[in-house]
Amino acid sequence: MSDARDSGLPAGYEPETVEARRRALWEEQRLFTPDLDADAAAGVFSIVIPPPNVTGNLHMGHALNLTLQDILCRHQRRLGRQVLWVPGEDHAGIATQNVVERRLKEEGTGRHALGREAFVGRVWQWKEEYGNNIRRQIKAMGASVDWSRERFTLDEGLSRAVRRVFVRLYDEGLIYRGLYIVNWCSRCRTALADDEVEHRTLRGTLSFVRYPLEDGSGHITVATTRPETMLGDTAVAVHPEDGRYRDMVGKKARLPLLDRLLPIVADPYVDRDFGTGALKVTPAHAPEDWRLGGKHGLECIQVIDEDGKINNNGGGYAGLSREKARERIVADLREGGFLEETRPCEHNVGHCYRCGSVIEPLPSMQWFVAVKPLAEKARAAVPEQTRIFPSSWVKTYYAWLDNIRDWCISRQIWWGHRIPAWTCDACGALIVREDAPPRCPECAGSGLTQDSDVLDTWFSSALWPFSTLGWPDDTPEMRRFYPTSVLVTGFDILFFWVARMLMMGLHFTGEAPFRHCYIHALVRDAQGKKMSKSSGNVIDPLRMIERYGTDALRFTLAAFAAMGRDIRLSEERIEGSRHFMNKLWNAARFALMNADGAPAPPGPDAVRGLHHRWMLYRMEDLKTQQGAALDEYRFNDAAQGLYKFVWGEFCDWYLELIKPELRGEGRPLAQAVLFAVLRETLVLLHPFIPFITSELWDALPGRDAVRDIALTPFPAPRDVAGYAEDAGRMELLQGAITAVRTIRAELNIPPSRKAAALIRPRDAAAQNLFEEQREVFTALAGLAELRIDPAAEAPRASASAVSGGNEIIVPLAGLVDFAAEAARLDKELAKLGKERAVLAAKLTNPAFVEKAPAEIVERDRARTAELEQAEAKLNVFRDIFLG
RNA sequence: AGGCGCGUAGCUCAGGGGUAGAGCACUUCCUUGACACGGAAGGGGUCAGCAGUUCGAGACUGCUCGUGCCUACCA
Repeated sequence: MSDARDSGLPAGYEPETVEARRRALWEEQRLFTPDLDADAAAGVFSIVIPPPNVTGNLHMGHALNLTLQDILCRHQRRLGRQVLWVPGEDHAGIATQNVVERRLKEEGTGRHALGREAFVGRVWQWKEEYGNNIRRQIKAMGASVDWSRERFTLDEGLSRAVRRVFVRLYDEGLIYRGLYIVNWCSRCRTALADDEVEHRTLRGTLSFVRYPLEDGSGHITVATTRPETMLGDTAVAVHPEDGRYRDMVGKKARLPLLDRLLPIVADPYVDRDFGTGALKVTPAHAPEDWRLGGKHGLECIQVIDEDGKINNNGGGYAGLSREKARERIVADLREGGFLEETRPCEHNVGHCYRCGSVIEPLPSMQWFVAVKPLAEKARAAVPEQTRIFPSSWVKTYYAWLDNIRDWCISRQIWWGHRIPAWTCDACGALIVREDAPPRCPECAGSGLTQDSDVLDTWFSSALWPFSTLGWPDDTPEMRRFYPTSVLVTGFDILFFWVARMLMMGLHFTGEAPFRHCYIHALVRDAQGKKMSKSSGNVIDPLRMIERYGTDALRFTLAAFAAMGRDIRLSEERIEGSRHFMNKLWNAARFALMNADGAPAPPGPDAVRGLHHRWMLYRMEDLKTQQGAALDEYRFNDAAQGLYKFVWGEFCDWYLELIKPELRGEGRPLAQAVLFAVLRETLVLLHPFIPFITSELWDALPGRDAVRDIALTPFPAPRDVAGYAEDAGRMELLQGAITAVRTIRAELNIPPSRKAAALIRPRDAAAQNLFEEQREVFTALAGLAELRIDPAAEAPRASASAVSGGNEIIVPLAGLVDFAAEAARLDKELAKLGKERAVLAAKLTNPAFVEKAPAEIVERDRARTAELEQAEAKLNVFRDIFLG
């Protein structure tokens, strides 16, 4: 006890310094690289990180995603599993290319000026700079990933996996090339997959346009929101059973402005109730019209080019932008008397998910994956091979796979995996193979031109769980860690990514790539809008880290992560978590101030005091709760349980309870239990808040003998069955202490005035309890004197309460405020009376007594008796009191 | 148009057939040798509305209202 005041720690928790130190240590120690030569008898656990965009910055969604994965990994590690968490980044084709193109534009140049090779070089350069950024941010979050296995989707290894998959699918007939209508972004100048199109509801104008019939017998009126596409109309369609148009089917209508003759066809697709029930058909610029065109053998006339301008098929409108052409055409129609009316209308318009431009459907030669066979397998794998949490997403997942259409995988950009297909300049043969062929296998010509397109980013992402582990090679990582244990991600990429990983994983490895898929919330902004890379409404987690510390942020996110619900993050909550960190820090400081070397763990028989037993009992409860919560991905329950234990039980009660002991002969036992509980608490907290727990762990006495906390096993269960009774007695004691405090607070008895109190215990056992705990009782209740006597008479001028059947009396000689005490008693009586009335209503109901479980009825009876007794006692006090 | 979710304390959110919870905010008291990023004690809720199931409903069912998101071939 030489210097009991020195804990060796600063008086407040300082996250910046601690985090910097811990990060550096983790970096050196390589704790998170699993040893493949070691056996993994206790099981393995693996996760592949959802690879963030290389050029991106960490946003709150990443912070949540990383936190949850890290909690799982650290938890599994302390359970003894061999854990691999693979980090990496995604090249994010269009997004990254756009960023670099924007930069080039600022420099007054462009990608075409640079040429393909130089441009791709620039993007790599950009990646080298900003890839470090995202890497640093992952580290800032404290993610226990294995940096020695970091991967990037454009790495040679992963690129080889991409080529292998492409060629195999091509050979199997599951990849094909063809001219189809695709979603075209004229800003990015590339095709997009269906799910890369964002639909937004816009207010537009529905124009009713009159198409005269060729035979002069009248006209047919169509309604359209895109009058400019009429330049490409090649038919008018009506419903076959629509009486209004039955006579017109088979006739021809004359397209205004261009004078083209359009057949009038019948098709059940047409909605009779929309507009006029007559649909203008533009096969080149509307997906459904394309389908109709094929079905009815219609001509396909493209009138909008890849830049979004009217092309030469558009007659006098050629060269105009879509928007300009629309204005001119409407004006011309009106002038020519073809425009019947215009009406405001709301409609859905597709936008590019990367740049926000309006999508133009147009026919284009593209590569596709025939996904149906793959989708069937992916559907069947859930839930048998892969369980989705929460299961409410299963329905959505099925619905998407059931309606899936072929996946357009070619992109007309330069940043990405180039399609491994070559065309022979001489004979035109198409050659698909993993490596560049030296000459044409058909004609032996040596002039071969590689397809200039690259693959959709999600094509390589779909292979991520196995490409990162070394596939197609048979690697030790593949053998040990595939399939991965769980995939943790947000539902916004359920289709882009999760479903496709399942398709590819099942097809190429025969196994679903992950056993569990945990879908977490989206972190939304204050308006409830989702935060995303491209919409620019991100809240910077790094600022929260600066302000409150990483652990505070992590703890908050975990506490918010209730399954299936979105998060609207509030800064106040993060601040609250910071206070929690400080609380923990100071509790540990207190322990260290009272340490004399490293105390041995308490032997079960040595634990005598009821508060020690109570504390250990509560600790066991916490352990089971933690294990169960994390097994079921109930992060919020786990976090909340830890919070309540640390603050509400360990700090508020236990530390206060042992303070008197630490000054006396109870010191060794108190130290032993204190440190046992503190150690285990730190281990339990560690997955959530790794920085502060590591720091405190290393400050514990006897640390040389101890492992790094990240590798310290989950605390073994302690047999506390024999402590149950004492744990119950402890609650009685707490109740009595609280009763005294309440009286003092409500009657404004200043703490400086050390009051006396009288307890009339309800029975001999209670009397024993209070006698035994006299010292703690007086200390915690702030008493100068405590009398315990079942027969004692209460002085008239006193305040009183009943807790657990024990009567607590605080004499108020001299300073009693009669009115206040009377009011207090009345309030208490009213509360008890209300509760008793509720119970009485139940117990007098024969149906309740008859049908409710016996234990419930019994419990309510007992509680009623207790209430009656308490009321009787309080009434006695009240009567004495009022004279 | 379908699908999914949400409406619980002033605010942000947990919970979930058996007497309503947390953080922040609020009120009163307290510089007590871990912590004022603290302590003690309080106030505050017909758990959106209506019906049903049940001995018992914030909780389960249906409907209504409000609100958010996802999907979609309504031109």
